[in-house]
Amino acid sequence: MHSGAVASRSADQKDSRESRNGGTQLDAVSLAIIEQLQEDGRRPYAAIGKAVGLSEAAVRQRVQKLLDQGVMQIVAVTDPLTVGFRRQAMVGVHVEGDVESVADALTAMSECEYVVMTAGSFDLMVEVVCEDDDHLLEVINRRIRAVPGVRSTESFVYLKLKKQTYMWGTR
Amino acid sequence: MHSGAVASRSADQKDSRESRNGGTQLDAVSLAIIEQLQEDGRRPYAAIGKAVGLSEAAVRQRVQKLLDQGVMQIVAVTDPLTVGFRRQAMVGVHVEGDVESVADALTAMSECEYVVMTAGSFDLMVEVVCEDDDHLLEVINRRIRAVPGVRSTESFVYLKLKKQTYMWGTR
DNA sequence: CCTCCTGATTGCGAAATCCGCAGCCTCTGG
DNA sequence: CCAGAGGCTGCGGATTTCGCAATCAGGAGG
Repeated sequence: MHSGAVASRSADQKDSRESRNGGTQLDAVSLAIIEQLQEDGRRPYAAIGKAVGLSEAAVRQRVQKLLDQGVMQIVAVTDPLTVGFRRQAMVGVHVEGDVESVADALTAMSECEYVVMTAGSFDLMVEVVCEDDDHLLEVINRRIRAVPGVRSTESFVYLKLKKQTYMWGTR
Repeated sequence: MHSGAVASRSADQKDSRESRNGGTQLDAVSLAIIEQLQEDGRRPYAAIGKAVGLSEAAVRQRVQKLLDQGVMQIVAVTDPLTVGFRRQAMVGVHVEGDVESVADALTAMSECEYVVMTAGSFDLMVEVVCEDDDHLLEVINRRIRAVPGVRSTESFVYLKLKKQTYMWGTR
């Protein structure tokens, strides 16, 4: 995951803007700009402009708008394992009642980095990042299962991260 | 997902560097720098330096090293849904035989954005991003299940992305 | 205790980039 | 035909990035 929507801040997918379809339709140029930034988030506007055929100022304005609209975000991404978080897991959640309210509750937990509503045997899939086994246990058994509406959960502890990209555009 | 390891490029988690523990130990200053860049990947080095108590040049060198080492990457992250990819899904995979080789095969597919080996009822969890239902069906039924060693799969189609952050450090 | 090395940090100018703004153009709607 | 809005371009001035040489700190040896 994690290539998913842009969390406006530390919070949730604020409005439900365009989770529906694609909301603001992006033209080919904006797509090209995004591709450039997917390769290098710090690439200078002038270089991007040259690549997509636009002036430096125009690129700057477009990027700012994409950022403001929440269509994209430029951030540093790391491997939690190299930064002190020893345990990560994907947790499948079975919900009874309103799924969205449960999702909101999980979204509020800082340990949950990724929350998505799904179709299938799980109603929600959540990625949690913890410092150690105790922490992971605490989050799953005490916090997540304590949320009203959570019927049961199933965990998949990460053994090894094999791939993580943000370059869909380039294919 | 997706806050996971840093794909060196378009490829996979190259070496298995430190999937083990945390490899190169990061000191508090580097952590602080990463936190700054998790908030804004384009923040100027001088501003970061002021925040972490280091000169502009020192920050620049540290960032460059973190990038070179593959500890972090600075990129644009979007919500695939707003960029034309209509279908996303998490796929749980049951493997017989060598899990790693299957993981490598999946990693090679451009539609698989995220591949992780897990403990639990699934041996692998894969996030796939497709343009439409046909494409998704093709990827899951023809491509993934065709990989030698894949015994069976279970899909969880994304209905709505609720949260996605990269700010674990700030808590 | 002194010296040699290595690695990280700092302090600069010079070059490149970012930023705000005014002017243009195009498209839409009175 | 005339606003008005939106998007682009050009252009200085302020900032930031870059490359480098000098400085510092921390061992390893002698």
